[in-house]
Amino acid sequence: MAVTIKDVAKLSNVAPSTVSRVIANNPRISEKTKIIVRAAMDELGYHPNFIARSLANQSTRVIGLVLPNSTDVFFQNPFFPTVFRGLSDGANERQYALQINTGNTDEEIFEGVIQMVQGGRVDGVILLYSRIEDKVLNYLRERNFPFVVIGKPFKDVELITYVDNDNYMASKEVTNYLLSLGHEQIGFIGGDLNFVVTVERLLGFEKALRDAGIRSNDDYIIHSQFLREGGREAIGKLMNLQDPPTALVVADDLIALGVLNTLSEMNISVPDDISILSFNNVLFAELSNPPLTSVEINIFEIGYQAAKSLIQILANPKVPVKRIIVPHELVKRHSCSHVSVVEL
Amino acid sequence: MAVTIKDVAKLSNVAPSTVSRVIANNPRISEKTKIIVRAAMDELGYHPNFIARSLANQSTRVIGLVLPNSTDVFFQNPFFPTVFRGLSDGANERQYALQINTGNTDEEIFEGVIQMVQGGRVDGVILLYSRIEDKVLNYLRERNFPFVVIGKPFKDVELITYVDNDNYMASKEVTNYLLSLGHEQIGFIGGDLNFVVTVERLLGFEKALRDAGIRSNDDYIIHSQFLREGGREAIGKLMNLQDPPTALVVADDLIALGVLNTLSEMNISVPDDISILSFNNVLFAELSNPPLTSVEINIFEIGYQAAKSLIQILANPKVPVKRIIVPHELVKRHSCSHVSVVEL
DNA sequence: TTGTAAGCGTTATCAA
DNA sequence: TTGATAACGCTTACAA
Repeated sequence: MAVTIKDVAKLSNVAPSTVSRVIANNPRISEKTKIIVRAAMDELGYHPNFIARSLANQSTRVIGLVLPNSTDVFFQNPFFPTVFRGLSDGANERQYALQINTGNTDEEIFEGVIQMVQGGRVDGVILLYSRIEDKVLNYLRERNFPFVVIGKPFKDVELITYVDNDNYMASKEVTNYLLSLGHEQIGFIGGDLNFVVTVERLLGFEKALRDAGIRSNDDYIIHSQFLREGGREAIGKLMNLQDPPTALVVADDLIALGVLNTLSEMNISVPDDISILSFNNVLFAELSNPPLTSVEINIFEIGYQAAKSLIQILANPKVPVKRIIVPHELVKRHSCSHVSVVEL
Repeated sequence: MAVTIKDVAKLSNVAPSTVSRVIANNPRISEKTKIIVRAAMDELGYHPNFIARSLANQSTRVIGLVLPNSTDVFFQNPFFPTVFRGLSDGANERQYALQINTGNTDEEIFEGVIQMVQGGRVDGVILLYSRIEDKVLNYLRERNFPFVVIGKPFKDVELITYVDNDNYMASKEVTNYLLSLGHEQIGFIGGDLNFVVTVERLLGFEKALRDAGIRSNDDYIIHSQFLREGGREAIGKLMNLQDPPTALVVADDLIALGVLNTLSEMNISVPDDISILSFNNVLFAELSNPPLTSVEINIFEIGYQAAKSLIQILANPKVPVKRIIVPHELVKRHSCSHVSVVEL
C-alpha cells in the first residue's frame, strides 16, 4: 500500500490532522512542526491521495471536456489540438487536471457527461463547441452545474459564460476586404449549420453584402462538411454557373484546403481565377498551395481563457456571467487578389 | 447534496450494503429486492459517486494519457486526434475515462505523471510516444505501475507491452518501392531522432539501400522537425547538391507537406523532378498538391489496441507482456513516379 | 498550536 | 438473502 497521512503522522509523532494541516500550509501550525512533518513526508516519499481528498472536500480539481461526437470533422481539424493546448495550460496553471469525454453518438456523449457530473468525477465542464440545440448544455443548465462554452451559445447568450471570437464581425470584415478588392460576386462555403460558428460567419458575410448593396444569391452559398468527395460536386456546380463567383469566403481552413484541391483539379487558378479567404489560420493555411489568406482567431488563447474562466467560477460560484471575446486578425497570404477585369 | 446510497436504502427499506449489492448486480440478492431498490434509484435519480467508489475500491477506472511536451510538433500533427479517437473508443467500451497529462516542459510532464500515479488519480497510463531516454517510462517501470507504450520502446522491448507498426519493415518496403521505380539517389528526411519511430524508419531505409548495394550518402539524410522556415534551408542545400536525390523518403506527412511547399517555391516539380514518399497517411496527404503517396499506419487502430491492452492488464495484472503490431500499407497517389531518364 | 473524532459515499467482511 | 460495521485516506469542526 502507498504511504498515507497516518504513516507520516506516526513518523513525526503528531496527529494525522496535523499532517493534513501542514499539507494545506495552515498558518496555525508552528514552523517547527511543519519542518518535522515535511521531513517525514520526504523521507517516506509521501504523496497525497487525490481521491480521498476529493471525497472529503467534495471537489476533484478535475475539469471535464466535452467534444462533439467523434465522427465529426472536429477531430481532424487542427483547431482541436490547439484549443486543447490552451485549455491544458490554463488548467495546469492552477493544478487542475483534464478529463475528456467523447463518444461516437450524441447519446453516448450525453451519457458520458452524466457520469462525469453526477458521478462527481469533475468540478466543472467546458463545452468545446456550441450548437443550435444541445442536450448537454440544457442538462448542465438545469442542474446548475458550473460550465463554460467555447463558442457563442445559441440562446440565452447573456446567461452563459462563454469564450469566442466575434465571428460575425470578423466575417463582415473579411467580406468587406474582398469587396475592397473589387469582388462583387462572392460565394460562401460553410460547414455544418448546426454549429453556431457557421451561422455567425454566414450572417456576417450576408450583412456585408447587404451593406454594400449587393443582392444575395442563393446559388453562391454552399453548406457541407465535406473534405473529400462530398464537396467536389458542389464546387463543380458552383463554378459552372453562368456567372461563377470571383471570390469565396470559406468558413474553415480545412474546407478551404478541400476547395483548393478541387479547384486545382478543375484547372481553376487561385487567386488568378478566383480568390479564397478562410478562417482559423491553422498551420496548413501556411503550407497550402497557394498559402491561404485566413483569419487568425487565436485558438490557443480561446482555450486558455476558457479554462481560466471556469476555474474562476469554481473558486467563486457567484462571479457574474462573463463573455470573453478573443480578438481576430486577417492574415494576408496569396489566395486573394484584386478581381480581374473581364474584357467584354 | 446529491442523492446517495443511503437515501436509496431508506426509501426501499433495506440496508445501504444491500443497495450496493444491487448496483453490482450481486446474484445473492433476490430479484424482488432488486426490483424494489432499482425503483427507488429511479425515483430519486440516483447515480453512484465514482470518487467514493474509487476510494473503497482502490481503483478509479481512469486511464492517464501522457503526451510529449506541447511545444512539440506532436500536437499539430493529425496523428494525435486520430490516436486519441482510438483510445477513446477502446476506453469507452469498458467504461474507462481518460485523463490527459501534458505540460510545456518535460519536468512539468513528469510532475504531472507523479500526481496522476501517486495521487491515485489513474489506474494505468498510456504513453503516446516512445523516446530514446524517458524519465516517465523509467519511473513507471520502477514503481511497477501498469502502463502501455504507443511506439516501440527503445530498450527492454521484450519487457514492455506496446503497440506499434513495424516501422523498420515499412520503411524498408517503401524504399524498395522507390528502388523499383528506378531511383538510386534517394534521400531521407526525418523528424526528431529522439523519437524511436524516426530511428526505426531511418534504419529501415538504410537497410534497403544496403541490400540494394547502394552506398549511403550522408548528404542525403536530413533531420529536422521543421515545418516552416527551419527546413527550407536544408531542402535548398539538398537540391543544390551536385547530384541531388531523385526521390525522398519523408518520415511524416506533415514534414512532407513542408517539403512539398519548399520544392514548389524552388520550382521543382513533384513527381516529375523528384518523388516524395511519406508516412502516416493523414487526411492532408490526400488533400495536398500533388496528393502524397504515403504509408497508411492505421493510427486509430493503434490507439484502440493500446487502450484495450491496458485495460486487459488492469483486469489481470499477470497477463504476459505483449507486443501488438498494427499492419501498414502503402497508399499510392501522385507524388512518386519512375525515375526520369537523364540524357547525357 | 495540536489532538480527537466524525464524516465524505462507497465496498466488503462477517454475522445473522 | 440481508444487515452491521469497518475500512478506503483525507479534511475539519470541536476540544483541549
